[in-house]
Parts: sequence; C-alpha cells; structure tokens
Amino acid sequence: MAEKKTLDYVILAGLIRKPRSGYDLTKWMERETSHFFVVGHSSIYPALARMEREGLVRYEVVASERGPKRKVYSITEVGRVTLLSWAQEPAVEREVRDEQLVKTLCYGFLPEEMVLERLQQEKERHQRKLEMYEGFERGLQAQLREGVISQEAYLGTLLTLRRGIGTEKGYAAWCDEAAEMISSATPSRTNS
Amino acid sequence: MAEKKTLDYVILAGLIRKPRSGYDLTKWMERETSHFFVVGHSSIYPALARMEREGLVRYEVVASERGPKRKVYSITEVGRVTLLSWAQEPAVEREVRDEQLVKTLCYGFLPEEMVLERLQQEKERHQRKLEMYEGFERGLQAQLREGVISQEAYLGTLLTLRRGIGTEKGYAAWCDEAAEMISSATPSRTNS
DNA sequence: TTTATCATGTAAGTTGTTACATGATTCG
DNA sequence: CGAATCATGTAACAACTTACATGATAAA
Repeated sequence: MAEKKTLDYVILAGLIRKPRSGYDLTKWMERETSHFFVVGHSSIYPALARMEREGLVRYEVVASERGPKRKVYSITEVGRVTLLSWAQEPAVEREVRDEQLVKTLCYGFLPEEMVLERLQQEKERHQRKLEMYEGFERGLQAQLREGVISQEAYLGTLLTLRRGIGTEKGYAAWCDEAAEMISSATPSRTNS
Repeated sequence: MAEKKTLDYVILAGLIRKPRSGYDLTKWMERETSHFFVVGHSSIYPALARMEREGLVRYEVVASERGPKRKVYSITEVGRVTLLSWAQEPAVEREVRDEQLVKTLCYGFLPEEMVLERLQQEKERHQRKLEMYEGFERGLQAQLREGVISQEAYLGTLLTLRRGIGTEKGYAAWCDEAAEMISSATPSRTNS
C-alpha cells in the first residue's frame, strides 16, 4: 500500500531486530541511523499508531523498571514480509541537504582566514563523529560476542556503521583538501 | 529575517555567479548542486518571486534566443550581503535520507546472492556519477581558462565538485567492502 | 505536425519539524 | 524538592513533491 514512507521501513527495521517502544526507537535512531535517517519522536508515535492499525506491528503495555508504562511494539509477520520485500528492490536516489556545501559555494567570495577556520571546525566535527561511530562498532562487536544480538541483525547494522565511518573519514579528508586548495590558489590574497 | 530556508541561499549562490532565469537556476542545480542540494522548478519560481519582493534579487524580462521570454534575475547588494554573512556562520548538520542504507539494515535477513547483486548495481550507479562529476570538473577548468567564469565563482564550485567526487568514490568503495564482508561472514549461507 | 526543449507558473498533497502538553520515577 | 531521564502524545506550521496547466519556438 504505502509506496513511499521510508520512516515506516526504518521503524520495521528497528523492530525486526527486537521489540522496542517508541522511546527506544527514537534513541536507537539517534544512535545508529542518524547518519542516514533521522526523525524526531513526534513523527514516530503517530507512525506507530497507524502501522498498528495497518497490522504491520503490534504492541503490549509493559511496566517500565524506571519511568511510566511503555508500549512495547513488535513486528508482525505481515510487517516482516512488507519490510523484506521492500528491502530487496533497488533504492531510490539518496537525498542530501548539506548546508556546509552551500556555504562552500561562497568561499571564493570570502576572506581566506575565515574560510580556513570554518573548514577546520568542520573537520573536527567529522572527526568527533568518526570516533563515535568507531566506538559504536566496538560496542556492536561486543554485543555479538555476548549473544545480545543475532547474526542477522549484526550484519546490517555493521554495514551501515562502516558507511558512516567511511563518510566521516571522507568528509574530514575533504576539509584538508579544500584548505590546501584555498591556500595554494591564493598564496597572498590577504595582501591584495 | 528568514533564518532557515537554505533554498534562498542556494539561489543567491547561483545568482552571485551570474544572472540567471528560474529555468537556468533549475538546470544549474540539477547539474552542479544536485549531490548536496536539489529542488524542483516548482519550488524555485515562488521563491524567486518572494525574494524579489524582499529585495534580495531583481529581474529583467529578456527575449530568449530560442523559446519564450525569460525573467533574468540578478542578485542585489542586499542579497549579496545577506548571502555572504550567512555563509560565514557555521553550518548546521547536514540532512541525509539514504534509502539504500535502510535496506542495508535488512541485508542479514535476505539471501546473499540478491544482496550482492544490489550492491553491484549500487556501485555502478556511483561510478557513473563519479565519471559525470569528473567530466564537470574538466569543463569547469576549461571555463576558468577561457575566462567564462571568475576566480571567485570557480573556487567554490570546484570545492563542492571535489566533495561530490570524494563522496561517490567513498560510496563505491563501501559497496566493495560490504560485498566482501557479506561473502566472508557467511561462506555457505546458501547451503543452510 | 508532432516532438523536444525552453519557459513559467499554480494547487493539492506528503512528510516532516517545532512547539506545546502531560505525567511518572529516580537520583542527588 | 528540583533536575534529569523516561515516556507518550497533539497541533500548528514549514518546506517540500507531484501533478496540473499553459504556451513559445525550433527542428525533424
């Protein structure tokens, strides 16, 4: 039915791993999918309610150890089939909205020092993310060894994490490349 | 005023290079910004009309060599200041919506052969994009040599193009990495 | 004359965000 | 007892997308 909504499939991909509440899903997305898909909690709760009506997921109300009661959702057989048959079709183009690169379009019109400073900040941001993802990767491997997650769940998460690591390394390298190009392109722009 | 709308700044970044019509801007975005920002023409025309009211751009109606009359927009001094002062502030996090990676989350739950085929297709897609961007880069260098574009405009466009090239190379490399991880993780999954 | 490209727009619908709103439990 | 975290939602708004709509000019 729903030909589009990627969010639905992200939720199903979260639930095929293990049952989770809306709160858990929000945290999981922030942690493990934020480099390729992120939405706020206010999108997740209505989506879960609709998907429950559609029969893709079901829930149980469970008392929490700390905090109020939770609605713990799990994937249904219908949800499983829906997810996996979608996953085997080719993906549509990825959407990117990168403000940094829009600003970069203007770097020829701005003072060199300022631009180099921004590129340095941007590089540090990507290095921090890189370290974070590398930490997640070690944690994930530990989870597999301890049998906390299945082999099936491990593989997909590892692969996306590797993509996150590659992306951050590539972006940080670009920051260096860009800084070098700017420095060599205008060796004395501040003297003009 | 408008604290957010990245589209406005993309349009201004297009017009600071040279005056362009809505149609030209659409083509320019498809060609040169599509790897980090893309919208359809139906967003551009209303934005230009609003920005004209706000004094960021102005237009002249010019007869086209081929086709109907064009509204050729140029950036105003107010638009220039607005753009360049925005460009020197740090950028917000880039937004990514990558369906391929959502599908990748499911790759442990799918047959190995099918997944390897998808990864091969995805790799080819990125290789084609890479070739396209490398062609754009050569064209851009030629434009600079021929004096068609200014040094200021050249630098920013080159830098974003270099990022596009790095991104496509990185994604293609990930496809190989992922394929190898899958093959070695499950040497005989088809036999199970 | 029909197709492709040039050229500009509007209207309806989708999908999200931000802000608002509530309330439980635990830790310091 | 106040702050942090846990937990779930709604309402208003923003920013797009898709489809609709029109029309000029040129080449085949």
